[in-house]
Amino acid sequence: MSKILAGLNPAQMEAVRNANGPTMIVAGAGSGKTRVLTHRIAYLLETGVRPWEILSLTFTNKAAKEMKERISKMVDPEVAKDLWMGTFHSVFSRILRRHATEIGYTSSFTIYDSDDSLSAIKQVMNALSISKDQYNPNAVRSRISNAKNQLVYPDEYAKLARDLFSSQVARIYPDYVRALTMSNAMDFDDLLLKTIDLFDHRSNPNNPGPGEVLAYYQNKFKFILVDEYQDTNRAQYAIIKRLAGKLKNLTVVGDDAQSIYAFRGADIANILDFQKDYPEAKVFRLEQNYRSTKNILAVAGELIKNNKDQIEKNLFTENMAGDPVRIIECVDERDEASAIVRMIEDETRKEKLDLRDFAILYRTNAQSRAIEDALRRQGMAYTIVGGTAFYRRKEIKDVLAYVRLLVNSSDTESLLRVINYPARGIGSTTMEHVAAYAREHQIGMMSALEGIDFITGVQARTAAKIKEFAKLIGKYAKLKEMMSPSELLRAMIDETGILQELKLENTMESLARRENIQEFLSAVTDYFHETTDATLESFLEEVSLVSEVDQVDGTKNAVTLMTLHAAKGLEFQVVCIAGLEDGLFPSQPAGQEPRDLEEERRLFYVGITRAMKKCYVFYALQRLRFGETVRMRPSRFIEEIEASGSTERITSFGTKPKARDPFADRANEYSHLLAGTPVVNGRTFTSKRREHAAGRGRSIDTEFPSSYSQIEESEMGVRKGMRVVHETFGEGRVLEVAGRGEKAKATVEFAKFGRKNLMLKFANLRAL
DNA sequence: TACTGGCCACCAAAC
DNA sequence: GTGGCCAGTA
Repeated sequence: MSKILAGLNPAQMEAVRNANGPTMIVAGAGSGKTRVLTHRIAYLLETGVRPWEILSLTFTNKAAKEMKERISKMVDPEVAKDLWMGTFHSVFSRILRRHATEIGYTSSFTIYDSDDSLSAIKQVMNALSISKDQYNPNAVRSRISNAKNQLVYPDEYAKLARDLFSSQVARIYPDYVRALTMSNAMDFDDLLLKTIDLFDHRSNPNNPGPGEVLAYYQNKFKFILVDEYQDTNRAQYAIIKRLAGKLKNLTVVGDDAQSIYAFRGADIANILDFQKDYPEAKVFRLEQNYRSTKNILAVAGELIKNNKDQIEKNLFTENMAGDPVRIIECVDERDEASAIVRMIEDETRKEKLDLRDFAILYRTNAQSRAIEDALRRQGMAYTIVGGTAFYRRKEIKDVLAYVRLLVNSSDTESLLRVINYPARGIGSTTMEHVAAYAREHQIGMMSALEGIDFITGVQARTAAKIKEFAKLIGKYAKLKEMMSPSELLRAMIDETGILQELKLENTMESLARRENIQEFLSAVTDYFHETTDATLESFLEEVSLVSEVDQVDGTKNAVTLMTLHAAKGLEFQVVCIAGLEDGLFPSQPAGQEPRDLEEERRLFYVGITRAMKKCYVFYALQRLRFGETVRMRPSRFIEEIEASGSTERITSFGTKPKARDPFADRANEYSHLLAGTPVVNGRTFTSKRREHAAGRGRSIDTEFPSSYSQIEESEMGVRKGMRVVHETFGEGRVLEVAGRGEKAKATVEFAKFGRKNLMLKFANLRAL
């Protein structure tokens, strides 16, 4: 026990020992809140509470894993294993699977991600003849998602609908719900909403009896701890309220100043009103910051002062003063990017820091591009959180769709995704007929396929193809019981011919996809080796619920790039925050409502307080947005932090504009190619655009040139009629040259590969 | 049915 | 500058 309490400051120790009954721990940034949580749980275990009686909800799975590890060091690791610890979504999907039949599902329900939801919504809109041009499907999706997070069910939504858009959503919402039920699928919001349905025995045909399930979990979970409570939404709040309703051993930990998810329904009132909900609640405050320097904290504090809605607290630190927070003015986003890179170089040299000690944070994912370019140019290793996460890549989603179909044959989204991939001659017209038939008979798509012979408008030849497909899925669904999961997947992927097809396509693009699928298959193998009681179902579940931050690999020595949102809960020696410009940060739509502006400010606050030793803030005077150069004004937040007196402004840090020598410019742009390829997580050097194009078989290009001199030669040297050689396509003759500079293209007739349209920038042609 | 070029909207953050 | 959708064509 002494081991558990040792090293805690008085406030922390208080909280660890006395958090019985409803308790709120107001924990400022860097005040050791994870420490309190882990020690609290260890303390409970040590006093005889059984691990499965403790439910601890975290914001990411990674946080849960790290907490478990820390607890394992204080108590018997075998005991720590049995703790219920994870995100709301993962914990409650686990519970929902146990009780699936009680709410009209089977335990192997699929979890739809937002792409799946969107596509389901589009189909519903199609069926209802609601125009996608008039009503943006994405907006519809987010309306429905918000409704679910607010516990507004379709009937109620319809009553509340006033304007035209809402009334259309009111038509779509119930059908969308039905479509998901029919597919034995839940979206992210359902994982919370259906939990409430389960507890409230709402619309559940097989309910064992009112309140039974809830009572079971109320008694089971003797202690409930919720981290990042400021970012819980109404649905999460409702779940907690029910679960803790009986024993009231509820500890919530949070910092209102770090609430940054209002846009997805998080309700800051949950933390502000905690004492109203539980008048007997104890409140502990953790106000000593152990992470940052005095200057960093002063800047953050000065900033957050501008927000009105706050729980009063006084964050302080005994750390040294450190450097001022440096504010750097740049010419444009490229200048900003190179200023960041130069700073990192400088700091690594001066302070003997590793690349992993640096984070670059930005408001929007789109900003990463220019920064990535600069990092690559410099040959500086980086990892990027988010962007195109591995499991959201097209080829991976394709393979996953097959797996999902094996587990849940009702899964319509997966069915539609793969029924004609690889191409089997089952086109959209056919599937329209099938969908209509399914709607008419109130059955799922897969069941409709079984009756394919009865569906009018489908040709016999197509029907045969469909039967073949159904047979394939049926075969592996049966084999599922007999083979090891990874063997099964390999065999199935093999039989579909996806890999062969990608091999035959033989572009950089298709080969990269092929490699990704191979990588996926080894990930599957690893998973089944490492995980006890692993099933395909559990694998899919894990894959569906990984968050982007979960995928950060801390062992790699590389600069981390991510959005400010993703940075929550992390810390770095040096933090750079880019793009502090009006309209970008705070972002444009936020400018209007004061409430939104306050959330933007909290987001900046979160960013600054990630920094341990140094914090740099960047803004550019102009920036490329929507493909257009726009003048930008420094963010109002710049002035706000300058009022702290703990900042330092540096102008003209970067190079001066722009009497551009196009040649020098180009040299700069490609110089990274001389330096070899750095470690890049997630993204290879293929841009999304090219992926898109190549995915549709449009493009063409394959290789980046391997040195600048070759660029020069190919761009300046290629003429009509010339004989050239290409690394992949071999020898050919130039038929046409069009465009200039960056955009120059050539049509080349290759002896072995026929006519190709090549971007000279990438094609790396050599004259013969 | 598959593929392509062109047009248009878009870009705020994510489980 | 990117990604999605659609209509025209092979």
